[in-house]
Amino acid sequence: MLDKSFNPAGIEERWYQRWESAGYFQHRNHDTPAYCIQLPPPNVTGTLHMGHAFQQTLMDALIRYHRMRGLNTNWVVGTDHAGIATQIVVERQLQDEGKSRHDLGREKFVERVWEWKQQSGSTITRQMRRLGASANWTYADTEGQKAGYFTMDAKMSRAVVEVFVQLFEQKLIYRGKRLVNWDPVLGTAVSDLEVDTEEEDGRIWEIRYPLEDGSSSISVATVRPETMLGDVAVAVHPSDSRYQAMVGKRVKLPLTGRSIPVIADDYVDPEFGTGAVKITPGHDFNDYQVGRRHGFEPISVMTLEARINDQAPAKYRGHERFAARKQVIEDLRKENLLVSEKPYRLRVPRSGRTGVIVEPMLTDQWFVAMEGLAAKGLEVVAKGEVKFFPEHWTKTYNEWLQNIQDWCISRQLWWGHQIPAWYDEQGKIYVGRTEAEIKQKHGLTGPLKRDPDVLDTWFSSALVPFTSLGWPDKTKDLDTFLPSSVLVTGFDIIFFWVARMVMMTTHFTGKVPFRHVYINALVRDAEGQKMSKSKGNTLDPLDLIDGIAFDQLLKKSKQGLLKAEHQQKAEAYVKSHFANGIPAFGTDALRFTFASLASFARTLNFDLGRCEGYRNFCNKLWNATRFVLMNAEGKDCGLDENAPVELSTWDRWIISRLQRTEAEVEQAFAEYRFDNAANAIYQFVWDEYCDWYVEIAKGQLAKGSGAAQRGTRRTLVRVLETALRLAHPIIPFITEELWQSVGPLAGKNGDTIMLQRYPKSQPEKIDGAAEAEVAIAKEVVNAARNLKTDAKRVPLYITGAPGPTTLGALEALVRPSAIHVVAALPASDSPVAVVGPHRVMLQVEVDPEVERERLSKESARLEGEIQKAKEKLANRSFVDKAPAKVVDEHRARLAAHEATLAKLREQLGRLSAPR
RNA sequence: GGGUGCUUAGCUCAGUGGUAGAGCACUUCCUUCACACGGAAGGGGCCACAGGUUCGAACCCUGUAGCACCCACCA
Repeated sequence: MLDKSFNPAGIEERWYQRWESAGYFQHRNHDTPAYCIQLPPPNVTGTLHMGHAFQQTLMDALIRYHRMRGLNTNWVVGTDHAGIATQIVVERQLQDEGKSRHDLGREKFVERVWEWKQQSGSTITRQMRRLGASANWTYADTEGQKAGYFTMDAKMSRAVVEVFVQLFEQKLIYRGKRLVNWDPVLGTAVSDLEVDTEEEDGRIWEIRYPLEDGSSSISVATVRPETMLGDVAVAVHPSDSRYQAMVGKRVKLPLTGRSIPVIADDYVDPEFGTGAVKITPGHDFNDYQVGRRHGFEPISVMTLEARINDQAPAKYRGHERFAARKQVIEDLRKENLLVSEKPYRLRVPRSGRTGVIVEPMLTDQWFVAMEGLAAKGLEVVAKGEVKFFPEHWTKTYNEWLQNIQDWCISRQLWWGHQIPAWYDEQGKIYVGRTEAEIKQKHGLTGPLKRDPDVLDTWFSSALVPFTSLGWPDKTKDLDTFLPSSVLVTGFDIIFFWVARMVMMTTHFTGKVPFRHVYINALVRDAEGQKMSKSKGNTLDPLDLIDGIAFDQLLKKSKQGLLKAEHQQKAEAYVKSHFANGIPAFGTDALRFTFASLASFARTLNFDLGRCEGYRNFCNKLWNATRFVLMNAEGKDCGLDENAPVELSTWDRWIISRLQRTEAEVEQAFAEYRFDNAANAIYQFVWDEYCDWYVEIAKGQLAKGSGAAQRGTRRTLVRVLETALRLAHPIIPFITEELWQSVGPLAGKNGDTIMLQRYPKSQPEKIDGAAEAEVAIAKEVVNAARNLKTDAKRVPLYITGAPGPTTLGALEALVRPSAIHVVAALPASDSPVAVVGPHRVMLQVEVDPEVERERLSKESARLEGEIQKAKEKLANRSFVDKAPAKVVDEHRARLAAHEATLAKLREQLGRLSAPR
């Protein structure tokens, strides 16, 4: 006997362990058609957030669905070494110990990061297991931690080196001195994508540069006055009449005394500011281009820590850039060269990781030449070899690739794949798989020095679709699982990851990495705000599963928040939304919620109310099963095909509805409309199976013949068993638990529901006649219920010779004290409803005036409908141009309404005369 | 500056040409032997706005407004 209500905790733990230890998550032979998903590898040191939980729910639903459909499923998982993020975490730890990474030295530091990874790296994979993820944990599991691959494990690292070397040999990787985005806190270059430009309030200054000949001066506008120390020119627009005479002359650069020319360049917008721009190629991307056009050597005036360097006058050296700014402004003012200082809204580029303002810095870096790769990336999408869902993301993808810049892949960090490049004593570069290989190939004997830089984390991520399958070896897995079936990921990494995977995979394997890309919605809080720590509106998926008390939740949300204002915000949020904490909804309810919210919308506002609703759904399913078991266990459920079985119209109806639901779910999965799949299942189980069929079945079990009872039990059990399989991909735990009891009653024996065949709609079981009959029965029941004013049991009269389908339903669902099938209703003031050929009367005491009003109101409504239909049918263009089917529908509707209206009027006339 | 998405019931969202939907919330009634995490009945919407196409528009087209996000070199 099942518990009275569904308690998820124990069930979840028990089943996950059994599934995993039984090896159900692993892929099978290489002959079965494959279905493969690559997990976006989470940061190894990270923890599971709502976005993960959402996308992993969808991935797992897809994997379970296709596994049950008989495909050779392989959910390839792994974790990412997340260079910068991880290095920061460990550096903070060191900081707490009063040390820096430099105190340890590179080797010891990297060791330390590995230690941290071994110890905390399993957190997120443990959390994934709580979600029920049926991932192939032991696949590509080089480290033996049942967590799939690690982007820095031996196998993956070998592939990274191989890719680098090949790209270098193909001249697609090059090294050069370029202006790059520099994070002065981390001391590393970052890629364009890792820079977030935000509008902020700042200032703009106008500075006067005197002409060398003393004739006059030219004023420039700038938001970064300190960079003037590195100016090489002043530029004006070639056709700007104001400055024409000055072009070619020289100005004396204030504070430095250097002499720089006035040049003309189209880049300058004469409308903006003074129409004259200072050109600082060493610290500005635009100026760098201008400088190149005019043949100026960039002057870098800052050190890598963003302090003024020796290129600047002694006075400013060693000043941090913002201190230098103050000093420069002060000095300019003293020299009467500062024309103005105004508040200004400017765009500030900040490093995505540290939030520090990025400094364009001239440094030696490694780049990937993107043009050719991007063309290929565009081509495979244009040809439809890779398809986006929803489709509009294609445009975002295309636009980025069409305007792509070379990718700066070197990072001046310690944690990551060290670049396989070595230098001899003359500084000549050699790239190869190992130092030994290089020495042999080039006949070198002298010492070589390895390039200290590591690769951008996304470099190795971009290779995952093929390196996880064994590349560069020619493996069977590469043949079988590449391309993978679908990539499920967020739009925020279309550029970082999706596009780069497409380019790298097609380049190295000639195959696309995946056929479909499903871009999932961004999970936001109930108010539609982005979830962020500082707002305190993040939700921990595990708290939704296990529940959490208010006090703990409050403590948790304020944890790690330093600013008082953030603490207050967080507290306010928790108080207003989770005054009673969060109840334990269980994994299945959370998963069902995610599925039901996964439409093609761009954002998903997570609503606790819906989660609760789906928890209730789980309980409903649980209790429906409880009912079925109580009535079927130990009884004849019609398994013996020789025993007579009789199916009622209601039995055939629910079977018919089941077929339709199965078809809807199949369609929904094919379109990645998880919301439709979830809703179809919800509606079938609750609105049809529980609300109607189970209630009818009670009557059939109580009063039916032996064959009818057998038929009812068989239907109850089989339909439920099928529904459990149907729902399993979305709510795996509860369905497994229930299936263990229900399966055998339906003649299904197996160790797990996971490996049962997924239900397939059988169109021959769709029974139009039964559906039509039940539709009328439901209408009659609804009408009768509508007449009921309280729970009292009263006699019911019905005309129109209803069949057993309707009578059975009335008995079970209206529960009258008696049913009288009559040719004409007895004279009475009791309320009457008209449904098709039937008139239904409940014998209750009603004030005739009240009844008269009710009937009049209903008549009036019908008159309105009739009027509308008549007008439409009187319209020649409608009758001529609309499809015949639509016109017929209107005619039928009109006729039905008119018939009903006539009966209502007659009934009105039969009411006692008004007093 | 360019681009994308959104605007439907109090809230969260479905609905892409043919009589406006779901869940939650709300009102009333009901502890009847699967379930009060329940059952029954109900209230609630000029589908952002303005034009256009069409016999017919929440849906297609154009424009406007608001919100959100992405990209971009105006100092």
